[in-house]
Amino acid sequence: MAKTKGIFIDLNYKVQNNVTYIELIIKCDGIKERFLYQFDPYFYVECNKSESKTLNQLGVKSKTGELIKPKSIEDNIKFINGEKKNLFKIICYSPSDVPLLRSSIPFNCYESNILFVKRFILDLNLAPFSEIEFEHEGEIIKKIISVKEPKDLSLSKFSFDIETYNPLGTPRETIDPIIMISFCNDSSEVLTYKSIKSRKFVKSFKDEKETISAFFNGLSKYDPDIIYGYNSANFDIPYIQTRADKLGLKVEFGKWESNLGKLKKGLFSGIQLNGRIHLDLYPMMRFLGVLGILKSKRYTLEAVYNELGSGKKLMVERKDIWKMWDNNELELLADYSLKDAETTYELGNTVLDLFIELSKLSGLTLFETSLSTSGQMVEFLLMRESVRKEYIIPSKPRDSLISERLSNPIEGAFVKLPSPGIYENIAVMDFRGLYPSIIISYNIDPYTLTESSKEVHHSPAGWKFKKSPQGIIPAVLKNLVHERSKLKKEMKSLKKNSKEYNSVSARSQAYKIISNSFYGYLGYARSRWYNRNCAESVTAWGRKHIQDTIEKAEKYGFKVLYGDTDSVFLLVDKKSKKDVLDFLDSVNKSLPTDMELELEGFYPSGVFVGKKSEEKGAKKKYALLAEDGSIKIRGFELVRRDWSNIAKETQRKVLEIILKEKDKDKAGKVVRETIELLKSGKVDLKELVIYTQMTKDPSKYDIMSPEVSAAKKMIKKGVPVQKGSLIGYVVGKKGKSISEKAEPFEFAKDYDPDYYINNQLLPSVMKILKELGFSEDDLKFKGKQKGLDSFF
DNA sequence: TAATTCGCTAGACCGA
DNA sequence: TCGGTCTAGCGAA
Repeated sequence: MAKTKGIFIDLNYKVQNNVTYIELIIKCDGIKERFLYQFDPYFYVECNKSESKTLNQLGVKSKTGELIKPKSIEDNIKFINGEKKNLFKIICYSPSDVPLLRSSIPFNCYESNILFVKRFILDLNLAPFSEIEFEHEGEIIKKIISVKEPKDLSLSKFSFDIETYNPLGTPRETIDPIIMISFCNDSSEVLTYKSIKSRKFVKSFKDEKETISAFFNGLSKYDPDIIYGYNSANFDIPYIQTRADKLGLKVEFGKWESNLGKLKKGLFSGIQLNGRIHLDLYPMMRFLGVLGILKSKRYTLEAVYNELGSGKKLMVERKDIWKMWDNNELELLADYSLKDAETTYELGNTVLDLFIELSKLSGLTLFETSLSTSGQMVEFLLMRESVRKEYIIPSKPRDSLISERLSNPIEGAFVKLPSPGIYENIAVMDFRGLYPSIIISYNIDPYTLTESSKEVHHSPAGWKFKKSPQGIIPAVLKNLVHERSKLKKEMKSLKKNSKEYNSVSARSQAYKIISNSFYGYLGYARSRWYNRNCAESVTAWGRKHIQDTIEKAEKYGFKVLYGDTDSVFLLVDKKSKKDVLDFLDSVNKSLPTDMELELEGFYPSGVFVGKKSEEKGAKKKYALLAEDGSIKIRGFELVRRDWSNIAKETQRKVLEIILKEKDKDKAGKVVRETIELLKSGKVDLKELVIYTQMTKDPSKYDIMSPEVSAAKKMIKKGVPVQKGSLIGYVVGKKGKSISEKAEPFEFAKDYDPDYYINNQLLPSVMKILKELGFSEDDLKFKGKQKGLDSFF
């Protein structure tokens, strides 16, 4: 028997002769190898001894008529809701037997809907990138001797991209050929079947078939661990597959097996390869966007690269690619194709560390992680902790329970109403990780909820939580928070942007992402760990702490300008910075040890505006001038993608003038000039595009809003629009209502100056100008068509 | 069909 | 032509 050590990087399962194996992909001394580990699927049944006799007669006919019986049945002791229970473990031959057998059992069943490979990872307490040592005979693992903490590992990477012939705009995979395939690892190449002598990186082949074949050869020659693509799961890979099938070529994306594993997860689908980790960067970027790590409002490769990458990406008009091909304008096309692969490669490397850390931390494979949400990562972490503690993993809720939860939302955070105005000398402070710190401090967990009043925390929502023992959620969370603070200390000792620094920083970010998702998961209707009492206690404590802090600040003599969820804005006024720090200290002395109010910063000036409809101040909308001259802007139109650039840019200028110069005339001048420019009709249409996402299928809208109208016009012209598409439109001159005037950006020929002046520019700057001292009378034209001329 | 609620604003729609 | 109500999207935290 041989003994081998290696890093576990991926897994699958397969059933051979009615025996189920986990197929582990392990990197041993830098070489990927496959091993098989025999592992049986199972689930638990709760019933008494006499009832259990019926389990011995268990048998179900499968679709093929085969009789499915359990492989064996064992007694097991587990905890359900903290209570010790005797359960029966039904061990099956194959993962597909689990749902069949479960459905024939009249008793409570548990853990029957856990994906088999996940079951394996949980039971062996593995995590991707762990080092494992094992005994094996050939490819069959007999015994795993040890599992060590995940470690850093160098992985070989490869990116690719295809260009297709597209006379109709969108290529048709059965008709339109692939014309170029580019890829990038340490060097990059473009494969095609026309000759481009002036480009050394181009390799030319006889036809499409040979080109695709050369691509597969390149792939197997470089044998990468990771393959990056951009939207490759939905476009490039299926396209190559269709073309290859048509041309009679074997598809060879995987290292060992050519068939592609398809995985559908929510909005995204993934393609799993055997022996290589396929990372489609598109869903990964969406993930970062949801968390606010990526600010880009659009998720095209170009938009994302412009934010995260090192330069601007070379662009050609997508719709002209077929013309360039026909007209032999091949140099530019080849450059573009090359750049696509290189951009994808660089982008992948920028985010890979973070996703690897998320994978190591959550225990989900890197492939799974790339398609997961933070909620799934939290869930898997809690499942792992449950297995460790021998708790039964809570089941997913039934649909009826989900709708009940959805119809009964949990009261959220407190937001203080600001008074509109321009202020000088502001201090901002916030609670570090408010919700996680509340969960830890008050031991909030479904298992610690209690009726008793001894040694408990009373939540403002009326529920009580035992002070000990520590609940599973606080335990996991405390560990995460603790580890993260160690990482942050470590970062201070490392050189910024060094390899070590970036790796520790990615780990710290992974810990933060997951810690911050626990509360959301607790209140998420489909959560296994949903608990209304817990979730509403978290927010109730949050509201209490912020309100107490505001009250305390006022007693201290500060005017409190604003506060939202976990932050307070104080007017320092005649007090000193030291007074602010003293106040901070006194608050912190009264907080539980795991909570902390931090100074976020001092701001020389800031502005809060009124609401459009009423006199009151607007929440979630303010701008602060920082000491270094930068401006922090929240909520204004200018941070929203569904406003035109021209309105946003003007608003930004006005805000800057207000905060830095406080010059009424100058601000007015800027607005007036922009109005004139709009009237002249000379504004570039690009500055006027309004972007809105279709959250439903275009046919499913009740209202014909401008974006829906624009989308319908696009469909009419043959441009595909679906759920999730981002519609860019310009309001033109033709038509009555705004919807009728809305033209898709690519077809827009003119614009309606009145619309852009009255509905875009003025609304975005008026509220701010008001704070510059324009009186109510000055603004009385509000809502009228012209008015503005008389104003300036 | 995979984290939450709070809040602002627009434009359509509808009835007077 | 108005004002109220509703649908929808996006951002803050």
